[in-house]
Amino acid sequence: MKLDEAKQHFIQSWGTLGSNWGINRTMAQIHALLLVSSEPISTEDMMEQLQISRGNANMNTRTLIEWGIVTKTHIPGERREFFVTDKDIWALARQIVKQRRQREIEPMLRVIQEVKNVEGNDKETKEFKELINDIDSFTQKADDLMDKFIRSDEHWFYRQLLKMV
Amino acid sequence: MKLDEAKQHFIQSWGTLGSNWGINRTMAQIHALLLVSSEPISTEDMMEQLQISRGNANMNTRTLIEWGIVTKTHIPGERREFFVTDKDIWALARQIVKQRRQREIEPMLRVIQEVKNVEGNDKETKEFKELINDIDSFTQKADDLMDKFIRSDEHWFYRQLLKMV
DNA sequence: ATGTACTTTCAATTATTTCTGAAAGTTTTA
DNA sequence: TAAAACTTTCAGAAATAATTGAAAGTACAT
Repeated sequence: MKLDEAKQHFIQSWGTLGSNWGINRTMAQIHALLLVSSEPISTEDMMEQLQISRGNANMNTRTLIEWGIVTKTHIPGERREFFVTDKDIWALARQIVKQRRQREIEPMLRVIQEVKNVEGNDKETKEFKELINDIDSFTQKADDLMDKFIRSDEHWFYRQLLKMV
Repeated sequence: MKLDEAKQHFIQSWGTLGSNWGINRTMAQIHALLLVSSEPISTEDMMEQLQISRGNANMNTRTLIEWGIVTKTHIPGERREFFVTDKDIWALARQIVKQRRQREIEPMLRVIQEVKNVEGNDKETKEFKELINDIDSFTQKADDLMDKFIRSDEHWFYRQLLKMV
């Protein structure tokens, strides 16, 4: 397999993987393109290599920047902007976990708090409260794990895995 | 807050949470409805409570069954089918992790294997190979963690969390 | 100040996903 | 065996999400 072929294949797969996780395909593809590129990439490059429009490239790149996994950079003598991503997969994973934690765990905990205030003492209400408490406890533990992961490094994670039986 | 109100609110939020994770809203809502119901639920019940069509209810329930998180049940004297879900949140989490592992980790590892066979010895190829190796190593560790989680119980998970600093 | 090179925005279009509902299929009952 | 009770299927409709492209915006250079 030739390098370009391999890169292309990787970009496509990364796109599919992303869309399975509620991340739009183009956004994941732009990220993959940055991952496999040895040089910073311009909007033009993205448009050409991924066959997408300027608007699409611009919007999705912006979202990647907001997520903190892509950064703008400048090349001396060049006027336009270039983009790069951190090639450290662990840093990437941490950043993504951080985002999802903020965007999903927090709203979930808020909903849990809200529905905890349900009135009544009958069997059905008690069952409901028990369910909500279980979800609360689970969510808090997931939150705790994510928090530890975000603050960790690769070796920490590896050591934790080894400690588990 | 009244019980019905709380249930309704929970069902909506569960739907939103699901759709953030690439699970369709109705499917997540059906699951939530089953979670908060003290009795088994029929297709008719779903249609009425979630205001959805028969086909929609049927298809999404089937998918939940395929995922192993909902099961058919029968009520003595009733001809039609009823559905229930396990109220154990940990069992649910394990089942979901199991599904996603199978549906996403395995294809990812296959792609990684494919692009590993890239030809060439130049700097760019080496960089690409290094990236792929990092992703491979990360994916394998994620796979390992998921595997341990799937085989675990709540207490195991809790103990692991405590062991982590 | 004007032109040039580039970036951003967003209304309109296109693609994708989800949902409906009626018809076909299946199982039970009489 | 036939009708009734229920479930499944799937083509088309509707809803939602993603994308385009041209116009507006910005910043730099002369």
